Amino acid sequence: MQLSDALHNRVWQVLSQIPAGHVVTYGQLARMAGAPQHARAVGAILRQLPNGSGLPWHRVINSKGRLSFAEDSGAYRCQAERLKAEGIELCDGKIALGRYRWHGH
DNA sequence: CTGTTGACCAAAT
DNA sequence: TATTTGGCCAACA
Repeated sequence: MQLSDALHNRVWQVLSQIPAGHVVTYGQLARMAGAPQHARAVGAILRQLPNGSGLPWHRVINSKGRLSFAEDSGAYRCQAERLKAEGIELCDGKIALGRYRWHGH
C-alpha cells in the first residue's frame, strides 16, 4: 500500500465500527479518521480494499446522499443491494442522510 | 519529474 | 435547485 499506513489503518478502524443500517460520507469518514482534507484519499483506500476484507465499504456514500458509482455499473447495483439488505432504501437514487447517517459514539 | 484521473467536498455562481 | 470552481492528494502513466 502506498497511502500512509497511519491513515489507512485509521480509516480501516473507523469503517469497522459503522453499525449495519447506518452510513457515513467519505468526508465524514476522513474527519473521523483525523484527516479532514482527505475525502478523496478515503475513496482511494476503499477502491483498493481487498475483496475478502469483510469491511462494510457499502456503508460509505458521498455528501449528496448518493452512491459514487455510475448507476448502470455492477458496483452500483451491488452496493444498493447490500444497503437494501440492511433496510436502507434509495429513494429517487438518494439516501436520507438525516435518517441513516451514523454520528459515531 | 510532469500530467492526468478520480468510490470527494464546500462554497460560490 | 443545478452547475461550476477551486482545493485536495494518492495512484498511475
